[in-house]
Amino acid sequence: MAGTRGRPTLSATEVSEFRAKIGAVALEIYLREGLGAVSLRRLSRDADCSTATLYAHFAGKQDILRYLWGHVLDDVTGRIETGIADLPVGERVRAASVLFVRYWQDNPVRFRLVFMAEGVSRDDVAGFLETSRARGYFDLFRRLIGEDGAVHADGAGARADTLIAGLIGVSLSLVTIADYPWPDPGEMVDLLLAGVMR
Amino acid sequence: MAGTRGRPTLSATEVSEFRAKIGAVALEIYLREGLGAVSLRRLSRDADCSTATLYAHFAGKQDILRYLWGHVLDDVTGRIETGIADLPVGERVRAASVLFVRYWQDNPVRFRLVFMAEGVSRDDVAGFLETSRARGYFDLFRRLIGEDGAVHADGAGARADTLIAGLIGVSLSLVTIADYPWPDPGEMVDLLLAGVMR
DNA sequence: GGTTAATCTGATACGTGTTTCATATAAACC
DNA sequence: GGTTTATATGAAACACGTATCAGATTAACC
Repeated sequence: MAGTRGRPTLSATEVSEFRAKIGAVALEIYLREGLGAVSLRRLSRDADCSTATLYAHFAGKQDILRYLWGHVLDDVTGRIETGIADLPVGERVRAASVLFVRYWQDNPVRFRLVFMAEGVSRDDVAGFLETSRARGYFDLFRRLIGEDGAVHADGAGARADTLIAGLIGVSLSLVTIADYPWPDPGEMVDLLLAGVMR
Repeated sequence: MAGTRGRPTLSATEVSEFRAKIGAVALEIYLREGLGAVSLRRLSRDADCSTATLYAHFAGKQDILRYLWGHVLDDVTGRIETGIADLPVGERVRAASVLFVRYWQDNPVRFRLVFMAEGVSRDDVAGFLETSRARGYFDLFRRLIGEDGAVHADGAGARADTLIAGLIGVSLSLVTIADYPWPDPGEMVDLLLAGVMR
């Protein structure tokens, strides 16, 4: 190696540790005071660093909010896993779907955080999807559909993806157009499942 | 009536005319320079009024952006109507669904404007749904499903609502998670329709 | 300690949505 | 004209996301 004079570049782990620390602070503020309280100035205050430093380590606010996504996705995936654990195989897909919709219906702020974040670019989400967490519920539904005898396992991928997209749409509709006389969520889930499960 | 001294209150039509004028200005800026250019200060400049006046007539920015929603919803509904006009009845629902998804896929900024606006409260949308425009595509899909012989007309409402919610979900997924290897949009539409059309 | 290079900092700046308020303007009446 | 009342205005303030940048700090080497 050539001369290594001067302060060394931050190691990959140092960088990711800083990012994780900021993410943890953001999560704490978010859980305690809501999304509106999470600002870069507040973050830099609570984390004892300057906003300029935040911009040195993150592309922007959205880049920080991804840590909140991870927490929420872990939460919803965990609740679904727990909720269907004791059910017979044949009832799991429907139960998981209902739990999914209900979770967002009960936590509209989280739905907006994950699915309606404004500044989220395609690259943001692309990088985020690398995370195992983010793929969690994709895999969950794919596995559930695959193990359900009523459907040929080959098409489980496309069916799971379509089901998830449909469930997101139902959730979005219930959350954002809350005063429209939507059918019962269970009925909508059944209509989606009727198509996805052959 | 008691004495009517002093400047009279603005009539309902005067109020709605002012709101419509502001909405038109917002639409012009939006179409010409994009959503990012629509700010209240800019709006007040172009419309020759103060921002304080804007706040006297609108609850906030979102209240103004509803005029943009109207334009976009008119546009997508019109394109669908045109696109399916010459098709046999039996093919209309699928064609309309595909056109719906493709419209948002081709106009992601508009999708975000209509479905992912952040500050939209329940009351905002409630008031907006009174507009005939907003109900346009709800009615459109309900009519299409109703006239499709394959389905009993009684359940057309719930089926149309579920189809719309599902299509919104598919569109949102394609728009926001653009790098995920989603199935072909047509395939997802078919899976949704398989359930909704019995 | 001195040198060197990466990092962090504090300050400053711009435009934004939102709110407030004293003041000006406008439109009716007498 | 004068009076009265609703509306409009301009300015200021606040916190926000974002950006820039000269200077301070830090951590390695010699």
